[in-house]
Amino acid sequence: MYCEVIIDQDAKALDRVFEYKLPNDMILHEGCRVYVPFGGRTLQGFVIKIKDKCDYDESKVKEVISKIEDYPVVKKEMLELMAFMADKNHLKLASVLRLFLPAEMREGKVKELLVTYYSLVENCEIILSKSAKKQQEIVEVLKGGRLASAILCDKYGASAVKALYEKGYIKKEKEETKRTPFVLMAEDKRVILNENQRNAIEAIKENKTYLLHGVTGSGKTEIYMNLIEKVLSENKNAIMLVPEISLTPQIMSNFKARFGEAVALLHSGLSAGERFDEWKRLFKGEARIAIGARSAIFAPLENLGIIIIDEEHEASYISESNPRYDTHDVATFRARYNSCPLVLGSATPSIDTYESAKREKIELIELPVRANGKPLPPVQIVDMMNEFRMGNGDMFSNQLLAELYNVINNKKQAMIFLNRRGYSSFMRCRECGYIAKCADCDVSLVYHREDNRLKCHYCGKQYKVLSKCPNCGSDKIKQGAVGTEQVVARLKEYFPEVKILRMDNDTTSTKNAHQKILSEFKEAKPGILVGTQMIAKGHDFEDVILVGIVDADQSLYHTDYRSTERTFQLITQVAGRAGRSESEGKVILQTYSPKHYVYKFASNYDYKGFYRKEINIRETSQFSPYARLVRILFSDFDENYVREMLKICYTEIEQLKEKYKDDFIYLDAMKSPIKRIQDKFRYQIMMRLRPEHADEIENEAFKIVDRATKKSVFFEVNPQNLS
DNA sequence: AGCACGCCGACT
DNA sequence: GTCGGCGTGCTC
Repeated sequence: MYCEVIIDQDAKALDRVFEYKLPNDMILHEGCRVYVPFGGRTLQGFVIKIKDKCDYDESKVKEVISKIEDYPVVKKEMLELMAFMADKNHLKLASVLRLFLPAEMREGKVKELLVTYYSLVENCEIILSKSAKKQQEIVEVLKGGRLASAILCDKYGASAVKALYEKGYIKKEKEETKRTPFVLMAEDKRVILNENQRNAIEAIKENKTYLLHGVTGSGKTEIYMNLIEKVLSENKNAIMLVPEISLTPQIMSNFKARFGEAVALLHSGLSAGERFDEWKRLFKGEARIAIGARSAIFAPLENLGIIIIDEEHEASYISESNPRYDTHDVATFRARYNSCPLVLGSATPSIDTYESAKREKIELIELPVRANGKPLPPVQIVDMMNEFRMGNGDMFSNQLLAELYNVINNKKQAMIFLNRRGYSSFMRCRECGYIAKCADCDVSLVYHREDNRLKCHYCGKQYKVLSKCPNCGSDKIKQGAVGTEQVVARLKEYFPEVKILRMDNDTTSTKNAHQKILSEFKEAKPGILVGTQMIAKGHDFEDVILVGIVDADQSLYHTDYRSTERTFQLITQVAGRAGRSESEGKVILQTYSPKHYVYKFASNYDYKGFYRKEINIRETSQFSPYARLVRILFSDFDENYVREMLKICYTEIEQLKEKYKDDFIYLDAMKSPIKRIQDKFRYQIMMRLRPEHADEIENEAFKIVDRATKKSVFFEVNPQNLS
């Protein structure tokens, strides 16, 4: 017998099948990992196929050395998924396979957590010298049963334990333990479903994709729980994906309360060992529901009855670093493989998803009302240009300040939301609201500090920094982005007596920082929580009656064709934070572009209106879903080499353009906006394609690049970030 | 990726 | 003469 093996090395040159002979007495399954001789070394590999004849030069074929596990760690479905993902996203097979296994299992280090226990040896007379106090104490406690070595050594000292062991009075035993991650216990609160919820649960049953479009607070989580319950009762398993940021202890404990041990939670807070244990529980079928962020889509569950992607519009579902993939594609593959429903849930679906629903590729289910029947909080738009003209140059408008005073006087709480994305910033005129944009691409220019220039991240064109507004002539044009720190400092000046907390990437780097800030805020009355994206999700505080959005435009003028949609999503989400309380909530939205359509629709919670407007813009400006943007990034220490590669590939792709004349909207080669990162020079080819033949063109372009270069290149489709 | 093979410069 | 530089190519 022979087998096909993928060597577990992330190198382009090794990204193919190697054949090995099976030793006569070895029984192997497809999906097992093995040690194989490879060019004088011994390496790990994945068996992806077993066959009885050899397709390679028989005399050169070597034998498998040994198997790593007895069972297939990669199940059949996952082997097919590997092929699908590698092909669709132009990925290396080994790098896809690695996604399927927890880090703990790689590099041969299958670590089981073994705990050593000590117990008394039965029927053994123990004679100890009187002076051995410690040893006597140990014998006493062990009469009550075995104890872990770590505890004994810690309490009585390792030498005493060792002495007893060497005298043969106590014995060692090792046992594998599960590191079941700690989860707060909650009560399982069952709620009575309303008609919309019942209808949704009734409808979701076929081998199809469903979009569950429900306003904030429409009770989607309860629907998910009911669907999962139904699936479990049919003896099938479930995967539910949640954005990392909303994997809050509350959500986790709610699911644990309802489903108990059947739930495996996979989140970033787990140690490698805990993650491995949860993975194994799923693999063995001990746990039947996988709940986690993006990577949980690879949960080793078979016989899936449902896959749920909550907050489906979240950008974090798209892996932007290698290996790149979109969770939606993986979920679709797995749902179709298991013939089960895929549910995409969101209050603000992505434009692409909603468009699919409109074209009936996806079934649309609407939940138009909140489960508690309360209206959404009113959103007031404040024109910051007007404030500026009236002599208020502060970051807070008079309205927002007045509302803050009101909150504080009533001992209530407020959240101030800042939506700073990264460090890139745009140029804006404070007098008239003018935004510097690229003449060709209709996206905002990004200010680059290092060379004091404005750059277009789509076409690479550079502009001089403006000193006067080209629209109104004012010199009050600048790139201004406020940070959370500044906001906190300013608030402290206004309200020195009030508890002001900050939550952003800087303040939540330590393990439980998140939780600490939130519980501190819960007690702070009056109190103000200042934060980024993080505070937008899922945290419900009864006493928050005000949400302030300091500079809503920050995400709007990000150079990304999706920035408008993202702004709409953010506003809707943050606004939802104010509406949970008994008393009426309020949202103040500060902007320099009060006329922008996104604010009109967002302040009325009008998703459909926004969608209609936005989809038109996508069509006229030629972006997804009407076009596919492909960036091919070449990066290397040797600038000449990169330029050479770029030139060769570009010339060939130009020929491709001749063949598919009508399908190319745009094609160009250029330096990347950031032309050097970590000493590597970066050049890129950008192409925008009409969707009809985009797959073929993309594949052909990939082949061209793949043939031309020895090293791997970054092939990015509709990337989020174009630096 | 890593290791061997291979063809040119300064050294025990 | 040979020790070693890292360019090229191969690994079932």
